[in-house]
Amino acid sequence: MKSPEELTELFRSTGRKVTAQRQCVFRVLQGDVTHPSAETVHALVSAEMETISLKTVYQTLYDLAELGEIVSLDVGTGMTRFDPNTDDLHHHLVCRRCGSVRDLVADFPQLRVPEGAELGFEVGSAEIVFRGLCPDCRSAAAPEQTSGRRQTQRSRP
Amino acid sequence: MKSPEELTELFRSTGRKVTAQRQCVFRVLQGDVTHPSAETVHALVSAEMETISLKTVYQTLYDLAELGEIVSLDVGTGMTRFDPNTDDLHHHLVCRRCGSVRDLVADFPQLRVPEGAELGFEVGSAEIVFRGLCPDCRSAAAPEQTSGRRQTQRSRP
DNA sequence: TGTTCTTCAACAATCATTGTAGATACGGAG
DNA sequence: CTCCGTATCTACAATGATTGTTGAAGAACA
Ligand SMILES: [Mn+2]
Ligand SMILES: [Mn+2]
Ligand SMILES: [Zn+2]
Ligand SMILES: [Zn+2]
Repeated sequence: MKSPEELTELFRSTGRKVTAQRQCVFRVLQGDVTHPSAETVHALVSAEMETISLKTVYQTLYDLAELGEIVSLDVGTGMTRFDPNTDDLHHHLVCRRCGSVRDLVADFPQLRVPEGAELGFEVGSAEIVFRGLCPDCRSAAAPEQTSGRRQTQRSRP
Repeated sequence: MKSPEELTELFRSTGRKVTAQRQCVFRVLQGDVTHPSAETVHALVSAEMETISLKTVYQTLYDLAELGEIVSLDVGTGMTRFDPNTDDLHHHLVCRRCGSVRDLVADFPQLRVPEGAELGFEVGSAEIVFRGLCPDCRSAAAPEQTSGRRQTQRSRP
């Protein structure tokens, strides 16, 4: 993701208007490695701008995704996650307890579909999701994290 | 996934009761390679049992997943998909236009997290999702499939 | 057959996300 | 710097998938 200043320029040059709300979203995403959900971004932005609506956050995230500045991820935690790291060569570790997402920077060069196995499917991209337990959740005695964002966890019926 | 008869036995032996509704779900899932959503399963079962409720289908799918007889997948199509193929060594091709999911049976032996890259994360499993266009959707002139299930497609705002 | 516990169907509720409408404000033209 | 057209803002309603609830019906077992 480009810097907030560059994003400001990019938004203007693509016919989008730049507002304080949007710039605040730019700043919050800058350097964020937690793969926040829209609601998490909203919470972070709300600390600075009391009245910003969740809809505005969604809209800005969509614009950024459309411009290729962020990537939207669905890793099965119930909410779409947004990633300012658009590097194709990184994949994700997802905690199956708390839903936190961490980057795994590793190239898997052999990740091509074997000849003939596509059976007419035109493959464009590949994503790998590793599932397991994050450091915090490994100590099973820590069911609640005292700090850090809380993930909405899909509960059993 | 085991056969309907074996599943009947398994349900009884695990203290679950066997009903006509559940057996109908067993039968419908048997040999299904389309990775149906709960609603798709409901539609298929409804052909045989008019009055079965969607909740009952969800409940049965959850039971089957709990017993390890099916796997629930979240591949970003907006609905959880269910897979009677529980083979760990297969991955998925997802059509980004119609949302159809196809199996890709191929082992990726080098799919281990490089030493030290986990940084405290305890990795349990890895899934690969290949995205692209299915044969039907490749011919862009075929925006509507005349036969086959329709996927609820997430629309842009 | 009767008892007990599960499961059923119908219905309401939830959660993330999207749609709508009128008010607001960006930003290029003058 | 001001004005105007249009994109964006906020508040609110609506959607769609999934989950919770409840009284009635059904399965297992003695
Ligand atoms: Mn990432
Ligand atoms: Mn499969
Ligand atoms: Zn965790
Ligand atoms: Zn398709």
